[in-house]
Amino acid sequence: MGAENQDVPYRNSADTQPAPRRGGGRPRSDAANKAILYAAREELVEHGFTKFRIEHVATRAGVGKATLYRRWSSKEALAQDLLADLAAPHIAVDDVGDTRQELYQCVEHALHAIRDTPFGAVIRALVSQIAINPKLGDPFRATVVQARREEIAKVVARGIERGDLRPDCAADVATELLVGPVYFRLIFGGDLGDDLARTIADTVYLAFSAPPD
Amino acid sequence: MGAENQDVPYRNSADTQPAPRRGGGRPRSDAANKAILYAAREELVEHGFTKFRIEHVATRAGVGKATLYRRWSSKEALAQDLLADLAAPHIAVDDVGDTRQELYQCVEHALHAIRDTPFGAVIRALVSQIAINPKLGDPFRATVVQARREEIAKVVARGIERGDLRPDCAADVATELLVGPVYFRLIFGGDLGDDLARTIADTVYLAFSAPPD
Amino acid sequence: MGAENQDVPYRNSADTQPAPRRGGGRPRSDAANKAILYAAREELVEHGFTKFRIEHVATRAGVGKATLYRRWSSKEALAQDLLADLAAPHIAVDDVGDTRQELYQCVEHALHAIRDTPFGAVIRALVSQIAINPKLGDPFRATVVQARREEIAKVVARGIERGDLRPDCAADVATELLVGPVYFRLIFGGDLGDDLARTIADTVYLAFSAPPD
Amino acid sequence: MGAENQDVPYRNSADTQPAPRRGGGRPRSDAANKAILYAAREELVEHGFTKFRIEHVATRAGVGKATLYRRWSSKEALAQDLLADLAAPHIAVDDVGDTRQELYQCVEHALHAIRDTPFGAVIRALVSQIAINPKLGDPFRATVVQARREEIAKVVARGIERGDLRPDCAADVATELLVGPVYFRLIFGGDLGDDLARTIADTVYLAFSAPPD
DNA sequence: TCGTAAACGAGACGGTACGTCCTGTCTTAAC
DNA sequence: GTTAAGACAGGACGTACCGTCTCGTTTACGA
Repeated sequence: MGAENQDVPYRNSADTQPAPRRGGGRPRSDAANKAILYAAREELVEHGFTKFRIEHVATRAGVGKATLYRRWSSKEALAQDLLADLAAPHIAVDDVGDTRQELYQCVEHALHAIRDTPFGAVIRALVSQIAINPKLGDPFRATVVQARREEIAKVVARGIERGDLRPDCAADVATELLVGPVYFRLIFGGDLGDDLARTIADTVYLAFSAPPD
Repeated sequence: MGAENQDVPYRNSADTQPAPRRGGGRPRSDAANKAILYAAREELVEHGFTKFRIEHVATRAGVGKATLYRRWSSKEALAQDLLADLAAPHIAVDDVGDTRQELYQCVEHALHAIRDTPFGAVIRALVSQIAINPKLGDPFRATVVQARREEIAKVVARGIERGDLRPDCAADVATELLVGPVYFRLIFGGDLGDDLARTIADTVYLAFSAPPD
Repeated sequence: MGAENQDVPYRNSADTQPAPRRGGGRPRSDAANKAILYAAREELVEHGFTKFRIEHVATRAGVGKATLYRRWSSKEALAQDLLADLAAPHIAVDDVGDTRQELYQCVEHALHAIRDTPFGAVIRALVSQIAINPKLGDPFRATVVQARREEIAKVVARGIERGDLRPDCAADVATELLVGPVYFRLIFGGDLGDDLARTIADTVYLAFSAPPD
Repeated sequence: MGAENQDVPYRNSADTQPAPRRGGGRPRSDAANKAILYAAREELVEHGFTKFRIEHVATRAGVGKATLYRRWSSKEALAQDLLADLAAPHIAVDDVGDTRQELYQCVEHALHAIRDTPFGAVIRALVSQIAINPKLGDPFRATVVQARREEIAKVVARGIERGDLRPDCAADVATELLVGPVYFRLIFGGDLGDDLARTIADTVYLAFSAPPD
């Protein structure tokens, strides 16, 4: 996964969990790791979490089941790692000097991750687990969701500083107004075109923009 | 369950599907129906859809598996009925003559259903299936989601008529801005208090309200 | 198996163990029972007890594993039933009025069962389990071995009565002298032809025959 | 282990098989050899061949699996070495000048090995393999069984020479009559006291003794 | 005194089988 | 003809061993 473990501290995988315990023994295979994660992604996207079969993942990865269970103790743990890997690259929003544009980027990044990368299919398969199962939900909230909230908080802070947004503008509500609609359409249907991002960003900007005087 | 089948046309259950075919033989037990739905809800909420076991539902309902399969052909069909039953009562928004208040009710109804009724736990367990599995998602979108969109469209139309909202206000985006944040918090965490409804409704009203002149 | 359960009281199978508990439910399939026992015999003979695979038996019998485990809780239990079924027909020795001939029959019956019926291959595969594992050994001793000892005791008694054998002739030792050599050759190699039976019977008769006066 | 390899030509172990190939490299550890054989014996006796686990032997011996596989290519090979080591010391019968006593020793040696040494438990665990599996059976027959047959043949020859036994007395049948009963009791149950040896030897002597004239 | 070469303990590897559980169907007797 | 009960074939679960393969380390011999 990503190079910075400090960004994704809740990993379950071999690279952090049991600590790469030194001492005798053949080291765990990086190739197996990658093959499993790749196979898991494909299976998850094709069948959804409910029909996500560990045995099929192992077979597809050309790996024994024990090799998989040595690294991840459950479907959930495996799915969580998958999610963290796929979500990480889509959080950051650049300071471009234009508040309306930055708000647009907040929506657009979420939209892009969901529409154009495997993250979309994976999150669709896992929203229920995130909502219900703390083993998956807690780490996801603590990392991905939290990162996005903070990123949007920065955008809002910059907007207030620039005088574009009202000083009492709440970053949390801004997050939900900007990203909530995207996830709503992901789950309940609706077009995920770029114009959604434009419309949402403009509307939120309008609602939060500082009064003319 | 709902009294009007025309409102919920996608039912899978015995009372619509094979038609209560008349003729000899013991009539199907209503008690079994209810016991199954109740047991299904409990099991679904306790274990999530992934670990939702038909066998456990049957045992908990004190019913043979065949009795269950005679009524619903799959987990999905059963879950869908459950969902439709629970969602139906929380859609309608009254005309109270006050646009801001009606927008508030749009959010509040979603919030109330999710926070204060079994619908919340059930939808949490089923979002992934709705997002992924057309067998569940299509009917849900065609009934519950569509009903809510239409209800909000009426609110928006009344608001425009009253001169409270801008004439170009899009009902779909309004739906997502009003309800999206609620589902966002349901899934990704966040307080589901009444003030959320207030804040969201006010913000949306602000964004969509007609310019002073 | 045999019609008389009183002859083989240690059965593990469905027909005795859990009692054909009356009440609801589909009755257990006789066909499955037979298919499993047949398949088990073939597998045991082909591979020996060490490589006797429950999964292969089930597949060969065209039966789910659960169906097999419902009837027999372990390899041992299944093997034991197999053994009892195969051993039962080869115990009895007829009263033919000729002591030498009856002794011959004692050896010949053991020899025939081992050489000409599936019992031979099965017992070869299971001697170790009989010797070591009380779960298999105790019932086998209590039924098959005991029956043979008693049958030979009758032959000896008749021989003494006729005045052919010495009155102090011990039936137990007779059993071991008559049957031990057969099993010795079964395990450690040696010809299992009819002349072995003749030689052993004559020798034992000679050793145990009453002195001329 | 046995000092004379010509007595036990079928060894599988390191000391004969790959020839202690000369050249560089660390020599194989004698300690490991002994630890493995000891652990193997314990495991075999405790669990029987069917549940004899190479992995447990290695762990119990404090040895890596590769170290074990470097010396023995299979469970069978290991078991065979075990057997040969334990059987070797109990074959020879001394010429004591008394035929009846020598016959007694034939039985007694088998009885003693089985009753008073680890050989008993090990052979019990391995009879089935000897009977079924040529990898174990052939070497065992060619060495231990053959040695015992030859030893008894010598006793019989001496008995005939002394005029104690009939000249047509067959050594093979004598072997089976003397030793068969012991193994019969080992497997199928029965007292293994000294009186068994006495009774068997006396009976065989009686059957085979030369007529008074 | 140093390579060099093989053995060492440890433990991961791809597999196979275990015994359990669940799926969706089928088969009873009872009502 | 429906009911509860429960057996059916099939197949995935997570665990345990198989026999093989790397690791990093240790030990003896020949240069």
